[in-house]
This record gives sequence, C-alpha cells and structure tokens, in this order.
Amino acid sequence: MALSTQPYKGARDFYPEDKRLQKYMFGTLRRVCENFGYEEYDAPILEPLDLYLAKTGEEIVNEQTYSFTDRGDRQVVIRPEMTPTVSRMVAARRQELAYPLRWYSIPNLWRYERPQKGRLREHWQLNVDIFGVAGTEAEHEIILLTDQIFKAFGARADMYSIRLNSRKFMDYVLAVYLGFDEVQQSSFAKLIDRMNKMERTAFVVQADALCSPSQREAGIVDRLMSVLESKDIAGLPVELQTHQTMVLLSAMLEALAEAGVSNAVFDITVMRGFDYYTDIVFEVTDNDPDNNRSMMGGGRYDGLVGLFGVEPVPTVGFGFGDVTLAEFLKGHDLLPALHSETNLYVVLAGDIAAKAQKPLADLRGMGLNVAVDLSGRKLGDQLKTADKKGITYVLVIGEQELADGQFTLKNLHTGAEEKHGLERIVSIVRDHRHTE
RNA sequence: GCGGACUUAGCUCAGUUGGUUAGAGCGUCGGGUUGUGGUUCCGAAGGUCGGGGGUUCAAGACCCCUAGUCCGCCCCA
Repeated sequence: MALSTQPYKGARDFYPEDKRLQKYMFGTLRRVCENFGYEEYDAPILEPLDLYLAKTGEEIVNEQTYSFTDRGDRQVVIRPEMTPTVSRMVAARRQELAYPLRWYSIPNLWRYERPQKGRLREHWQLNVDIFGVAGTEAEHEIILLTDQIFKAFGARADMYSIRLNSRKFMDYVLAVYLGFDEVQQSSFAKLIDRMNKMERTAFVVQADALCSPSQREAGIVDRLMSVLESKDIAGLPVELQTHQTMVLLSAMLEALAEAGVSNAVFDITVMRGFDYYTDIVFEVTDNDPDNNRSMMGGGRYDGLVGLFGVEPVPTVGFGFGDVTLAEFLKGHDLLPALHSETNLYVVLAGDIAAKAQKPLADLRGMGLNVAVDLSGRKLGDQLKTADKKGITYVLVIGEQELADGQFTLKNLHTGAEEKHGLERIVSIVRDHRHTE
C-alpha cells in the first residue's frame, strides 16, 4: 500500500503559493505591531503540562491538547496558546524588564479537536500584549492597533466590528444584580456567549430552565433580557450604567471614536471563554454573515504573571488567528496579487550553462533574485516554465548575447522584448518590482 | 467526544431503477522541422471508483466496518 501524501489531519502543507500568502499576512501584521513599538519574541513549542493546569479549564487541557510523557517522565504539552508562555517569560525577568513592555509573536499552536470551518488543529496566531499599564490607556492602544491591522489589509470599517464588554461587569450583573449562584453564573456565561446564534424564544426557554422556581417567580428572566437586549451602555438600567467599569468603557469608546475607530461598540454578549480575564474583554467579528465567527479576541488579564510567584503585572493582550484572517481577506476580496520572489528567469539557448555563469553571478551580485533553467530544453519550453512559475521577466542568454554583452529581456505579461547590457536590465527589473 | 453529508484520472465533476473494455472539461506529456510562452490544431499517457469485508449470476452504485474531507454540536486558544 502506497504512503499517503496527505498532511496530518487538521494541519496544512504550505506550498510556495500558500507560503506567499502567509508571508504577506505575517509581514503586514509585523509591520503594524512594530509601528506601535512592539517587539517580537518567541519560545519553545513544548511546555510543561503544569503551565496550563493552573489557569485553563481542565477539560481543555486534558481533552483538547497534544500531550505526552517524555523519556524523563516529564508531562509535556504542545502549546495550545501563547498567553501562559509569555506570562512565564515576563515573570522570569519580572524585575529587570522595562515597562510598559510591548511584545508580539506569531507562534504556531496545536489543539486536539475536530477540524471545522475556521478552526484547524494547527494554526498560527498573532499574539500582542502590553504589560505594566493598569489603566484603560492599555486597552485603548491595543484596540487602536487592532483597528490599524484591519486598515493595513485594506479593510473598510463596515466589514468588521470591534465589540467590547467587561468580565468584571458581567460578574456583577450575574451575581449581584440578578443573584445567581456560582453554577448558574457559569451556565449563563456560556449561554449568553451563544445568544447571537440563537432565536430569542429558544434563548428564553434555556435561560428559564437555568432558574430556580423562586427566581422564576420573581421574573428574573425578564430582568435578564432587559439587560441583555440593551443596544448600548445608555440603554442599560441606570443602576448598571453607573457601574465603575461601564463608566470607564463608555469613556474609552468615546476616545476610540475620536481616534478614528468608528466601529468599536459595547456588546454585552461578548464573554470570552477563559477564566484568566479580569475585566475588559473584546472581540473582532467579520460582518459577513457567512463567516460569523470571532476572528480575534482578547482582554485584560492582570493575574497571570503573578501565578509564577512574583509581583503581578497588569496586562492587556489579544490573539488573532491566521485561518480566520485568511477567510476574512478572501471573503472581502482583499487579497492582492502575490508574485514569486524570483525577479528574473534565465533561459539558455544552446549548451552554454558554463559560459553563462559570469553574467548570472553579476545579476545576482547586483541584487536580483535570479533562477536559471538548467533543463537544456527548447527555448519555448523554458519560457513556458517561467510563465508557470509566475515570473514576469525572462532573460535569454545564448552565444550571441555572450559575444556582444547585450542580452534579450522579455516581459512575459506584455510580450515585449528589448536588448540591453546587464546594468540596464537590473534597473528595469528592479523598477518593475517596486511598482508591483 | 456526539451527529450529518461526502470520497470516481493530478484538479473539478458526470456515471440513469445494480448489467459488456468507467467518461468529460481543465491540467500533464509529445508533435505542428532545429533561438520565443500564453491562443489554436493533432495525438498520448493517466483510474484494481479511499481501504477492508458482505449481499448478488453480476457492485462505482446496495449493506457493515474503517480512514479521510467538509458541515453542525460540545468547546473556544
């Protein structure tokens, strides 16, 4: 039986054309992050199991990670997310780092679960974090950066929504304002998370089922619905509007609007799954109903660094997956034409590979990326190969050209041909590359 | 982890209620005379129909198992 050529379940091969797209996406992400003064870091793909047990739900660690025991009996996990790792790194140098600390990374992450639209087993995720800022200036900057990322990809404000809420606020609503016990709070959090995907009546039925008889009698579900159906902070019951976090969030949204972020809104259904978030949380969703998934999510997690036994560091950060980003760009037709990194394809007329080495070295020395066809096939076949590789310029080298130093340069897009010396050829190809 | 749909040539797919040597388009390769691609023309190669088992005189088609892909659910990094 022949070996399978398929990549591992839920993971992708990146052929050169796929890698071009990845390089474009990552390049844009890096540019925006560095534009805001964020520095890139990285870490091992393997981490000890303990790192995740402390802060993530047990089900996630046990059933949704790749884990194994190594030869030294250590429990090892292939990282399913970057936040614990970066917290570990910051904690390790807690005293010596210069705050505010602005870091980013684009790690590959693994999760053991069934692949589906927008969710694979291996994906890459931009992680951006700011450490050491306790005030909402940190959230403001992070949201601004997020918005810049979308703008850098050419997205318009009506293509995506930045939705904000507060974990601290929701805890208050569920525990104090509505009086739910801890089990109920967690059930309601999950239900509210799915609210936008459900019919209102189905939601009310499920919410009702979670209430005790006395809560039902007190009309708790109606009270809940009136909170959840508030379209903005001003629509909330007055008692909730004046909650400290709502006051801060309200001011933040105003500041963001002033800074040119027109599509950031309060959305009470944004919950986020993780326990480590401590206050403001946010998501960015695609406005295209066919890609109804959160593309990016994050928030404030002030407690994580402190788990390593050092003084806690207030932190705001987010993760942004490459799969959902690619879906977004494709869906909104935002992908540019991506070309080969090879600028020039040299075809040889006749058996002259040895003699052609000098001009090839000169072209490379002057900075062009040059590939040469070594097949010895007919000229037409060599041209076909250049075309198939998506390389615009072809240079013909034959006895004639070697003799007079004038080489035939052909543009495969226009079909035009011209003869020049090597330096002129380099400048033509380079100018074209820059205008692409 | 649970449920549903699907799997036929390199790719996208046809294949009628089971019935001879399983088809198309695109792609690939060769040719239209020796230094010019995309278009066009001619020709060729390429499939034990995902794998295994069963029903039948006969299975690509029906049944069971298994793998993979996709879509939901759970969960969400």
